[in-house]
Amino acid sequence: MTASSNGSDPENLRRRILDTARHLLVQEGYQNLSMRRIADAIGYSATSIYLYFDSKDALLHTLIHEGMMRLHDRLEAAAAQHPDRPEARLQALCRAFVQFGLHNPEYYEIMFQLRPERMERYPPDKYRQARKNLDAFAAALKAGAAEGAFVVTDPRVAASTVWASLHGTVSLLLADRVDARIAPDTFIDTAIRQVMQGFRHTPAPSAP
Amino acid sequence: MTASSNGSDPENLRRRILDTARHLLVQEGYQNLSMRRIADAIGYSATSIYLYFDSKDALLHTLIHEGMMRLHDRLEAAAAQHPDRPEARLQALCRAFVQFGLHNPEYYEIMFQLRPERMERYPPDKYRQARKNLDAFAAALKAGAAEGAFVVTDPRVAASTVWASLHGTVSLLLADRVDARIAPDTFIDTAIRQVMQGFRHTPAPSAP
Amino acid sequence: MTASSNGSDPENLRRRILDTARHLLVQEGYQNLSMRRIADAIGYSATSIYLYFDSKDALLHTLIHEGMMRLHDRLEAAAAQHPDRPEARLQALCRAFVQFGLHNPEYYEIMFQLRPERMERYPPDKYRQARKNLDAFAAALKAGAAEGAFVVTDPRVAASTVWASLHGTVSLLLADRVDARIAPDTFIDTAIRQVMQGFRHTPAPSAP
Amino acid sequence: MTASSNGSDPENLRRRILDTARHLLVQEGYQNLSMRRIADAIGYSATSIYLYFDSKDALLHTLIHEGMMRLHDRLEAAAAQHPDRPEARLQALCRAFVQFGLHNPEYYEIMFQLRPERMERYPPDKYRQARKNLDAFAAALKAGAAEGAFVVTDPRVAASTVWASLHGTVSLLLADRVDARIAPDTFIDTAIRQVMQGFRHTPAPSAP
DNA sequence: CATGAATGAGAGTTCATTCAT
DNA sequence: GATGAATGAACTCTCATTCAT
Repeated sequence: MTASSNGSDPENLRRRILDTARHLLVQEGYQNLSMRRIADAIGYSATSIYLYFDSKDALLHTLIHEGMMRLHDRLEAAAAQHPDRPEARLQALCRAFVQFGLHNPEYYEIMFQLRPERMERYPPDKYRQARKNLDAFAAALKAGAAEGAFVVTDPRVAASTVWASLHGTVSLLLADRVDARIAPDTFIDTAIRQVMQGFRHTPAPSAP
Repeated sequence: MTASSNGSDPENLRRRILDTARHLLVQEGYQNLSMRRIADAIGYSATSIYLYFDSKDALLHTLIHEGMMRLHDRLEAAAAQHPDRPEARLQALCRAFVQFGLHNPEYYEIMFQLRPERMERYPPDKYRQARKNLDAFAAALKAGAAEGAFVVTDPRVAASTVWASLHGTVSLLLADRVDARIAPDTFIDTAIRQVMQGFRHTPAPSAP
Repeated sequence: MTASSNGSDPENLRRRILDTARHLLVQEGYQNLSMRRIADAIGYSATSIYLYFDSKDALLHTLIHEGMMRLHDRLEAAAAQHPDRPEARLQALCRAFVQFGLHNPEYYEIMFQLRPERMERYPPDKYRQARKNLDAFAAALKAGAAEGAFVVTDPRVAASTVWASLHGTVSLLLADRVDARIAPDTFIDTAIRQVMQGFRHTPAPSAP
Repeated sequence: MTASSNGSDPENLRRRILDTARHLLVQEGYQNLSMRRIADAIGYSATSIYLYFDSKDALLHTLIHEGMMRLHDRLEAAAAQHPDRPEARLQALCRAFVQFGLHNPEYYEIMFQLRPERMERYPPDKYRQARKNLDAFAAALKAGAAEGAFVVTDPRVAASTVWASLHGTVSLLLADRVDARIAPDTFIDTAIRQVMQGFRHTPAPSAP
């Protein structure tokens, strides 16, 4: 008889709590995510959750951290596809970011849409690490500028505005706020094309 | 002595409820906005609010509607500044949108950051009207394309992606998620420049 | 039909909450006094208590304050019986204090046996007023010393030690810690006689 | 290498549980003393405590018993200092009692300030033994009366009232309820002097 | 027009304790 | 001898809402 035969080997429940929290997050929304609901969903008492997490905050912070790591992986993988072509690399990063958001709405929600008050309690060291996700964008922009493909004054600022555009794109899609007559793929493609175009050279605006 | 001299004419209280709700929204955040708190803030009983609004949802929907109208006004005013120059008009629209978000964080929060579940209950007719705010962007893009300043396939789609970028920009700023080392104005200017550039002509990418 | 016909006129419930809290306090002990239990005892929902008291602390502080006032009354009445005879006055005060404690064990418990942590939150102004209860003892001692009946160095200190003795007496009786073979009245009389004797003149201890 | 060298010989953990409970008692207060906290403080699981104590009550009762024994030792030692001089002996006993209380607030709290409900469950045989601590006082009073130094009707009663006074003194000091302007030593000295004086001869109060 | 009274549901969290291993 | 897993009951407190007046 193995430990897993009763479905309750140690790390398993912790994992189930996290997963259930994620699912509830996307199903019921952050506002309706409560310890009791999580407990009910996994068929355990609310008390049990506290065996694995010190508090609701700790649980959420764990989810945020997981999401950050996962996003980090996705971005690294995307960047690795085009080590020598900054432009293609930036595009891959954008696409990877959007895909991550759409495929992991739960993670996305707590990572980027948590109200500032909750975020304040997020451990600073983890927060700093999260910021690193922007570096991939900045690096691609800098490299692109170096080889003359992009016009970029400050890569850090440019990376932030790129992020802003992508974030807006994902947010609206997740919130179902995009005109229903527009196909999501069209929306995404257009958004990314617009972002890419945003740093390209342009001929002087045609004088009248 | 008029009815309004003692501050209790009919419409007055309704107005105060709405205004107080807005202020609480920005001060305490959406999560902490409760009927009781609104009532306490205006010095009336919680019950009184129900004389003017059927439910908390109804109150929020009214606020959303007001915000949509206000945004509509701002965008119209911005568009009117440059009736003949689509490019300048688009830029003015972008700037107006961002300014609206930053100057009216309460409205912005409930208008664009409310969870979908709440939004589902938003009356469809009002919702449709809200969509119209996008039309100003679409019109400017279409006009710009007509005179050859922009490359735009579908103005409606392009308007949506513009909106997405602006929404991301405002969201990150309001949530205090932008790198503290970047000045807000720099961030905004860069974001808008990037959006504008996103639809300009470009020389064909140099083929290898 | 009068307001009280359904047993729920306004101030009535507040009064019942306080009284019920007092009774539970002596029946179940401070540790087991909960908002729910109070609510259950009066047949109302727990929420209702919060209509009359901001918090559990506020409720307890109200009880403490009431107790202090009541004790104050008792002491004043006792002192008034012997305005001109300090010795008799002191004795009356002692007796009044002990009687108050034994007749109002609930008040006594929260007034004098509340752990310091809870007491810290007691409003300072009310606390200061509570201290005044000691003044009656100090005054009697001072007056007695003035006419040569007592030997008292510092009336404030002496009042405190008198209070200590009485407090110990009441505490042990309430906690049922006095040897069951000793009649309570005997115990009380002896205790008070001992206190009174504590400040009288004494001939030099008889040399061998 | 002995069994105790790794800090885990049988009786050791039991001892550590008791000691830790005592320390937590004085640091955090009785209300905040929980099995979990004790376990955490010693680095063992909460379950382990139940290997040595049947329940929280049993643990507390053990502590109470220990305290009683310890107090007994202190009082015996004090009494032994003045075997032939009852008056000095009584004073030494008083001082020893107060010192014990102030130096062992943890013990004192559970020994004398535990609510009656908890006390009811205290095993009767241990309780009876606890009573013996009063005997030392009674003996000194009796001896003093025998040699004419004290006026004592019933030594058992007198011992109880002495105890009451001392208990009040210690209680107020521990609860920080003594006027901050009075130095603790002054308070203690005055209290003890008052107690001693309480049994001395007095000239008949001058009749008018 | 406005309120006071009242509530059920639910929030996060802590507790002493049990049981199988 | 010691533990990890688990729980039911309890805690204070907040919420949107209803109803009679």
